[in-house]
Amino acid sequence: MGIIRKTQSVALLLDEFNTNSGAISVTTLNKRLNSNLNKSTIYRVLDKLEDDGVLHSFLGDNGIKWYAKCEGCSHDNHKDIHPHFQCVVCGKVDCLNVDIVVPKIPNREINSTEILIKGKCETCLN
Amino acid sequence: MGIIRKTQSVALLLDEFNTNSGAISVTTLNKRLNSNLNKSTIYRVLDKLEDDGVLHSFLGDNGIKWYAKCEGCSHDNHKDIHPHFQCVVCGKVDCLNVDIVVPKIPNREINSTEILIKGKCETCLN
DNA sequence: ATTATTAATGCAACTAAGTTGCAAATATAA
DNA sequence: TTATATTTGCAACTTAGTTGCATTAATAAT
Ligand SMILES: [Zn+2]
Ligand SMILES: [Zn+2]
Ligand SMILES: [Zn+2]
Ligand SMILES: [Zn+2]
Repeated sequence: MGIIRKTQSVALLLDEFNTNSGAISVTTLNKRLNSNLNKSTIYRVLDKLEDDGVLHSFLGDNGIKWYAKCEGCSHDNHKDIHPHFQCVVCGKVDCLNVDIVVPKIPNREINSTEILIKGKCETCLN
Repeated sequence: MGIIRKTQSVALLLDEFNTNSGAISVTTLNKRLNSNLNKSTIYRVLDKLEDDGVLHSFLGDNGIKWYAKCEGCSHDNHKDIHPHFQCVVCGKVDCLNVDIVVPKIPNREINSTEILIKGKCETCLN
């Protein structure tokens, strides 16, 4: 079930995503907001925002959970699927607007594909 | 640093990979071997086997760590990179001998790519 | 505006994966 | 057989994430 009431917690979390480009890890959100929000609340609100199609989540390096804003998703049509790029230098993670073709696999049915590309981001290249 | 002594622990762990096809999660290894091996030992031996190019590791669903045998890798040349497939029904994970082309990304340097494909495996298709 | 209803929150306690320091055990070299 | 250095078990710890429940607060009803 998604968000029902427009609470302070929801506003605070959405603000993080509106004032930052790129994805934000749950650990970062916890560090930034722990004076205002309990970690249970953070996990629960993020989960609901994902359910509503406002955010999407994925796993970054070391299996840490990241969230980023969706574009054009809703509860019913939650198809913001794309690869993610994590900089090995600064740790920043971005959504990539790139199509990667996954070939059909014999005798298997593909439901989804999670792609994490690691390398150096624009600012860390030089 | 890799394996130096041929210990009981190494033999027990290697045996798991020799008698099973596909990848094995660390949680499964811990459950199977906890009467014979301490979990610290399991983590440490797996880490060394990976360093030696005997096994490779990757993250499956929910960020759980999996290991599988390498083919033709060594400590110096550890390039057993390929996508992995996890069955959403039975949870089994396999290495895929498939090439997926990742296009160049403008202003970014790509070091590596982790691809996890989820779907139904051969035995769970029907 | 006041009250009632129910979702959302904080808190504390918990689970599970993974790590670490150190003493004891064991594989290998001498 | 003894010496040495690696490996192991253990216990204690860290961190991400979850859960039950009483309290708080947003919304609906009056
Ligand atoms: Zn960077
Ligand atoms: Zn994204
Ligand atoms: Zn299956
Ligand atoms: Zn593999």
